[in-house]
Amino acid sequence: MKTSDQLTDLFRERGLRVTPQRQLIFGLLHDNDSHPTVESLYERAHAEMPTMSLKTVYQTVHDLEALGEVTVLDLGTGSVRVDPNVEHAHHHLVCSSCGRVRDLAVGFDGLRVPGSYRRDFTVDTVQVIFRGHCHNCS
Amino acid sequence: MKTSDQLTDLFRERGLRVTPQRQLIFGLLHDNDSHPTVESLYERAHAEMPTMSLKTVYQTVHDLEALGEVTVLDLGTGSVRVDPNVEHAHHHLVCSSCGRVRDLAVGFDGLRVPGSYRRDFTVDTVQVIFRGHCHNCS
DNA sequence: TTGGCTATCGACAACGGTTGTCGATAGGGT
DNA sequence: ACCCTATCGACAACCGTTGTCGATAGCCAA
Repeated sequence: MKTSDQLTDLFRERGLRVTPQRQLIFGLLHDNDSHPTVESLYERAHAEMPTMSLKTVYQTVHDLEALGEVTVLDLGTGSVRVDPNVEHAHHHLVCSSCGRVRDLAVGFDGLRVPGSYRRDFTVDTVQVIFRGHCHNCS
Repeated sequence: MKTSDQLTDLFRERGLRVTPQRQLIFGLLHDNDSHPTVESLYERAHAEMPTMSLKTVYQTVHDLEALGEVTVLDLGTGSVRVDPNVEHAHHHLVCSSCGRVRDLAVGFDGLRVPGSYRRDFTVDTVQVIFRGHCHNCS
């Protein structure tokens, strides 16, 4: 993910305003591979900046998503998770017990739909989710 | 998916009671590859049996899931979808516009996590989701 | 068949994650 | 420095799903 400064420039280029709240969130997401929920981002941000509201976190995350700087994952764990890793193609390991998500930095070959399906479906993205149990939970 | 009669026997074997409501839901799910939401199942059931409640549909779907007779999919389309196809391994095409889900009756080879990950993660299931746009929406 | 235990029923309210509303504030181009 | 308007925080609404609870009815045993 880009640095806070790079995102600041990018936001301004797009006519979006950059506020201390947003810069704080940029910093929290930089080099963060914990796939935080919006709520957990909010908690960390609120600790540093007590005026931060949950709505602001959602809004900033959605803006980042619209710019393609993060991916928002709904992995069926109850709440959505923010994935700042958009540079490198990867998949996910999801623990069915604790909900923790881990990147799988491996690409898979052969993940194409047969021609018979391609006639009436255009594929944009492929997502591979390995569900199971992490070390702590098994 | 099993027939309504087979499910009736299975439920009774497990000490679950079989009511007209449940049998109606069994029938609605048999040979149904439309991946209905619980809400849409409820609408169809309610049309035939006006006393049917949404809670009963949820409950029956969860019972079927616990018996392994259906899979409940959360594909990030806002609500959960019921997949009665548990006999044949398959994956899914999901339309990002209308949310429709289609089975992809193809298995993929090589979907294994490297040994370095397997040390602290035990894989139960692998899910491949192709997101894109169906014929109607593109 | 009958009786009785209890799983299931329907109605209703609560829950949790997310989004809409709105007046006030403050960013940043001019 | 000014003004326009994007963004802010507070609050309530939204929607899919689940909990509660008294009433009903399925199933087993007699």
